Amino acid sequence: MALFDWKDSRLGEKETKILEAAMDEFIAEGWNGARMQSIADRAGLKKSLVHYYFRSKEKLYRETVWRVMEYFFTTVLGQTEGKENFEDFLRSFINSVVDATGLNPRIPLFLMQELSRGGEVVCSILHDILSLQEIPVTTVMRIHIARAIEKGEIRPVDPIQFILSLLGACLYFAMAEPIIREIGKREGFLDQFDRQAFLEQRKEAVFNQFYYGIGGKRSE
Amino acid sequence: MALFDWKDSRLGEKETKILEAAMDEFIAEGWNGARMQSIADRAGLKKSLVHYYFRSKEKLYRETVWRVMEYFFTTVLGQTEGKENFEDFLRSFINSVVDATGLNPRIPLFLMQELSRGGEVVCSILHDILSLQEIPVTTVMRIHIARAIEKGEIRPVDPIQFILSLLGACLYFAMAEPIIREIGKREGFLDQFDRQAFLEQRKEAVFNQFYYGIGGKRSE
DNA sequence: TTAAAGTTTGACCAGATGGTCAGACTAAAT
DNA sequence: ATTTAGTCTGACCATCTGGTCAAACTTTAA
Repeated sequence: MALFDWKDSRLGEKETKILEAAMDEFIAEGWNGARMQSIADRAGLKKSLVHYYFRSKEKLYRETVWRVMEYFFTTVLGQTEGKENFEDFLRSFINSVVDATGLNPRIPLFLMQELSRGGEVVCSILHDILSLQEIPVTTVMRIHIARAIEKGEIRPVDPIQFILSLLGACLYFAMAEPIIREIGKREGFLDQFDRQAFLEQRKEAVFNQFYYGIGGKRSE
Repeated sequence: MALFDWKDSRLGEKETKILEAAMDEFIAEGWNGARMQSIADRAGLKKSLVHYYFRSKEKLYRETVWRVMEYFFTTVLGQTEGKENFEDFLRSFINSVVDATGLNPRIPLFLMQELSRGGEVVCSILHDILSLQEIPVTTVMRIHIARAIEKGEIRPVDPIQFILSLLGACLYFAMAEPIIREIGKREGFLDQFDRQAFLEQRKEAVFNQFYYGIGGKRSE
């Protein structure tokens, strides 16, 4: 039932059930839409018990955000080790992000609704997560890119700008899918839409776009 | 005070004030976070009056979503007329989207929270908007791209995939800015962050990324 | 056996929240 | 002057919501 794999051997059976229910509820409804009663129902327990194990809604929410972010920053973005050349690295990164978010669009949307609330929770948790990692994921990626530039494998680009563009391109479809489908229905593309095939095309298209560009010849 | 320019000469003074307040409230708080009392306060009117002019919260919400989407689809995405070559078209599109969302990140985030609720409202409104336009914006863009491909200006790409990547790359920073700043603070890039300058770099970087790619030579 | 600690329950609460309504007030039409 | 239609207000309401609490029940420790 859980949207992705987390697990905490330190937690008892009831706590696990509650947290699982809370994650489902928060990810589906967001902070403002989530209801403690609904979390209790999902867990098959009384509401008072939810309060007994986790003092407040806020605490459950933080636990949820923590796990979601940890999943995203390690499982999704962290699949970049061991790739020798930049092409492989890029392909593997795109596959990982498109697959994860295509499989579960609610997760990036959940993070967005949190950002829409100001993102204080997400930032404070991010702070903690980054503190825990010896070498943060983003640094790993930046080094990857810097090395490829040195080796002349790719042209010199600002790693941050590159990552921002890439991540946006990978995430956007999953988040905006309802809109895109509506337009597609209306304007005739996307007839007989095969989602899985589309995601495969998407990976290929993003790779080609970012690796080869659309047509300009480099000026140097 | 209004986040962007809309206006409806058919609406009276009070109605305009209420709708303005409602848009501010909904865009800041989302559907679940918005409060009718808060809308009334923003407008400087009694809550009963808000209900008098607009029957329900739902109706005000739909009016808000309608205007936000119309703004986004015409003002932001529609600035593509009169560009002769693809390079100009691409630059102008990127500038328009990065500027609009950089100036007001809440708007794309608002649409995302709506999508997070399932996007039924956004889709039904999108349906109406598309019905009203003689030639929908996306079609205009698709034709633009198709023509550039014919002329050999750019290599053949799937227009939909291209637009998705581009839009994602343009929107992502504005939406995820809090996260990016947190990481930047932590990992040492983005010291003494000058937002406006960064947005300018962003436009340039996105254009170069999409036009020139990152380094691969095209296989044909 | 008994005390202490941990668990579970249902009743309860204070404060929101969207929405209604009778009636007062006001301006235009007759 | 009187009717009529539109505008405005404050009181009110049913429902929901996160959270509390005393008391009952269960497990563990002494």
